[in-house]
Amino acid sequence: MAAQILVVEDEAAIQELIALNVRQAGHRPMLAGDAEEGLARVQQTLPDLILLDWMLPGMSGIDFLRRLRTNGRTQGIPVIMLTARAEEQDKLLGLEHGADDYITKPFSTRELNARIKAVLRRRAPQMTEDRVEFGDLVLDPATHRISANGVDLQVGPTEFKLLHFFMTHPERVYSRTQILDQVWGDHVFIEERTVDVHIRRLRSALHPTGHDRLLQTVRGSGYRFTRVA
Amino acid sequence: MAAQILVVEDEAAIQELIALNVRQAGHRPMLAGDAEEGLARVQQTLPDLILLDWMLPGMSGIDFLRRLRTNGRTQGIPVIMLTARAEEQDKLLGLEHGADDYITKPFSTRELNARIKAVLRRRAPQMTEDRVEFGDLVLDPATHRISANGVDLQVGPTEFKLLHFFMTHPERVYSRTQILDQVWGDHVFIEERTVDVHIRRLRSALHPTGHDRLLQTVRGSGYRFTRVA
DNA sequence: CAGAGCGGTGACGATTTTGTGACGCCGACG
DNA sequence: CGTCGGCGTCACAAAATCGTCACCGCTCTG
Repeated sequence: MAAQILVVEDEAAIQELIALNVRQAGHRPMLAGDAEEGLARVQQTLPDLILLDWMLPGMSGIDFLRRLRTNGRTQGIPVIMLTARAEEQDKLLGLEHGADDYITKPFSTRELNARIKAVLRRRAPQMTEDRVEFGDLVLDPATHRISANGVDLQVGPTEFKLLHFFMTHPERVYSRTQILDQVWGDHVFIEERTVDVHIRRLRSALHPTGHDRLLQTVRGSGYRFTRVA
Repeated sequence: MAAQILVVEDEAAIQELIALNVRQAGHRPMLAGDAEEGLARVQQTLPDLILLDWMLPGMSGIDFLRRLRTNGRTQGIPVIMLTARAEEQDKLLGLEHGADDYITKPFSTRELNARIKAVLRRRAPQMTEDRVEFGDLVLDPATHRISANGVDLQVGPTEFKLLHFFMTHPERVYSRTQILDQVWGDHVFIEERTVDVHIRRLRSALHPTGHDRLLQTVRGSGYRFTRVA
């Protein structure tokens, strides 16, 4: 996992509490005391997830969310909002404005971690440490290993990330550009055709066990990972 | 593609360079030497994208951006800012103020084009990815698959688009010209009879499962996709 | 029944897209 | 300081797809 998580929360005590939890769950927290600072930090380091307190001094949570969704680079970042129990209708408002989930304060450590994990799993599965497995092809991010039919496969770091992405996003076509954004990162500048080359390297690694069939070319569109044959 | 792009840049040499590149990438550049002129042109023709130099004589890039975001008509226009490598914190400032991306000078032709493409793509309305389904004929744009009776069909990109069009516009006759406009795109210059050929290719792909019956010829008018037999 | 008009069909060359092997660069490591 | 593995690019090969055409058969008309 090791997701970068931005915490936008004005109460120092809660901020610390959350940061501690996040860190213990293996993520990297980043703190902001208000919405403005939050937006600044978002631009600075494009976090993988944002924990957003709904009641903030100055710019409110909803305004924060609006601004976040407006900007092209940040519009896809998942957000979990933190609300007080009394703010029931705000909850709805938040979800309508593109929040991914919410937690009502006070919340337990366990609940927080569960939500984080759930949202990451849904929105950015390749960020999680979950084992992915299709038939006898198994990829384990924790140990950074791939095995097919019980045999370990040898692939480079890039091919690993590529396969991880595809296995967590099966049955869907991705263009070379999308793949570059997702696997290589946002602001990198690389030839599109480089994707082809890595696809090929990955295929040849998968070939001995026949799993290269799962990585299909969709002419004119991109590539697709399929679970069947 | 073919976007109207406003270039706000005071150095004539760079301005020309950018304009040239933009034009070669198939867009229409529009030039402004300073922020004031830029704002005027923005109001004049509402460009699809703005390339904004950060260091400008007179009104600065940030003021330009602020004014741009204030006006309702212009606040949605994506902006890519051009900064010198030394102006790291300006980069952040710009992003906070609603710039969509940045490029540090000096930049390569290819990088410029890549950034432009990326930003435009993010703003562009996504083609609907909803599954279309008639009985046991299913077309899924996300997967880029067509299946009939559960069996995958193999068709080329054009046939795919053609079928997608017909399935989303059933029970209606379209002339060859209309089909060309809708499926191939506006203003392409292609023989009308070419449509026939693709219809035929699509039919023969659909034939094994009998779904070719759904694609009917309307003599003297064009073609129609019908949901019944 | 002949002719005209229209759509179906198979073939073909051109073009576009993808696969592939090789190369040079660079940072990690010894 | 040299080696090595991995990465990004390129140029070329292979493959798939595209747009056109010529020809055919059918249908409608008069």
